[in-house]
Amino acid sequence: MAQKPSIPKGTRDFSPAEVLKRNYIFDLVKRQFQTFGFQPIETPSFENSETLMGKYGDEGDRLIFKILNSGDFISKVDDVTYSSKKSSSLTPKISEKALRYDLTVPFARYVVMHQNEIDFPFKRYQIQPVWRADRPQKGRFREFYQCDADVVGANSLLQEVELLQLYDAVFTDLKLTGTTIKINNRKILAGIAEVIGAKHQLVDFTVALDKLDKIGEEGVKREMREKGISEKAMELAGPLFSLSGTNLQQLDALRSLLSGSEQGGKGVQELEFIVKTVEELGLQSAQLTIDVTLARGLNYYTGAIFEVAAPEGVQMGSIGGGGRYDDLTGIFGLKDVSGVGISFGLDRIYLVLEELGYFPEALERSLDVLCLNFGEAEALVALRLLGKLRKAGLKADLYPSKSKIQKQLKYANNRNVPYVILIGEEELANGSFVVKNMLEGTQKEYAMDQLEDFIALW
RNA sequence: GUGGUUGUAGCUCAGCUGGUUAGAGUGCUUGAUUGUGGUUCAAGAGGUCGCCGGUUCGAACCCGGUCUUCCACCCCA
Repeated sequence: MAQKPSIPKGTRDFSPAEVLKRNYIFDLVKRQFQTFGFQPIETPSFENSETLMGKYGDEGDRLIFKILNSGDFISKVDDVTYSSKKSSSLTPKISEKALRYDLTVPFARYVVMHQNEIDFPFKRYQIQPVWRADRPQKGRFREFYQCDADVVGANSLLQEVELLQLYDAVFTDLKLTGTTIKINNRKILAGIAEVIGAKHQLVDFTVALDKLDKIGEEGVKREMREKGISEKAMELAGPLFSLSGTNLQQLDALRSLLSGSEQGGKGVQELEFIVKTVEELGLQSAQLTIDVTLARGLNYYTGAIFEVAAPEGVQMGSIGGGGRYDDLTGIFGLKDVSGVGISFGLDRIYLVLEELGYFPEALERSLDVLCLNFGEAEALVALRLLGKLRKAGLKADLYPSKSKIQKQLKYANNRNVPYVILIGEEELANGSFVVKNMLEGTQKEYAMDQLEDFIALW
């Protein structure tokens, strides 16, 4: 079976039906992005390695797909490096390019390179595939689409509010009700670390805390202990584990917990503004919930942190995430440009919609009308008819060869065509055509000059 | 990257402690039905049992490797 072709691990082919469903999501998302005033950009599939390396942590570097140099690249490596057999020192010499790992870092690079052409605040959206050398699982692929909307050059918290409304608008359009948008603030996490005396262990503390809903309080404490966080700190952090109630109640609890931290207090203030403003404006289908354990992407988020959970009952990781990063372009030499953005996990949203059966049925229909083929003279008349149907905006086609009627009808059936048009010898003589409704099994004969009556059915 | 799991017809899956020509359902082709599909009936085609190697008189089944699938870590959309 060595002859059988295959595709690489974690990649997928998309059938016509799948592409139509994916485009349905893409189109709705794009429309809302544009409605909210975002502009599209695109960046290359691969970047210079130094643009990507070191931006996602050690773990991230490992997951970046590297592209080998062209030509006889091994001969250019010096003997010492070559014989050391260390990937970390050899890789930079034989690979200078790497596949895009996410859309945020290339966007930061874009902003820096085009800073003199861009009118700030700059609202951009970007829908492109990214690649990760990860081990695939359900909803985790090595090639998948990201779909980001970011605002750079605007410090106002109103941007956060608008992005939350954008999330809500998209999920409403997709008829995906019951999503939960979890929100937190990096400053609150930093403040907590400060008041419990674990300031220098912020990352270990939050990474462990992030797992609360997965491994429970005991699991989190065990992990914190392993990371060397003191018992006293954990005790001080105790209220976090039992934080509950409405958003406002949680805000009150956080305020008192963080009274000793200036940064923490600022985080609570920001969170309060965002939550209150969103509640004032109202959301259509999503639920906004404060979740202090949320700590994703700590690498560059500095303010708000978002994550979207699928409706309850659907087994799926987060279907979106985002937050504010005050100094993303700093790594490329442009200081003091604030950014805030959100991302949609399109591949996962697809799986969720599929599981819930939320795709519109009309998507399955790739053809509205099929003309059966009864021979050359009949086909010619049918083609003339098709031209008019297509002009009217219908998806119409002629069966390409004169085959058995059974076979042609079966084809129409398999393709979910709702109407079949028959123009045979009789109809040719009468100057008419017969329309068969494939769902009801009924037939109706029209004169050629009554075509408008048929088109009017749409 | 660590540990485990999966692979048999286009698809979904049976296949006993290793033993002759590897099965079912569905789909496909043909016919009943040469101008009528989705129902029914009949016949037919389709598999070097993921791939490579080993053990054995004999391997879909046991062993090793490899690829793939899914799962738990890691991390993340």
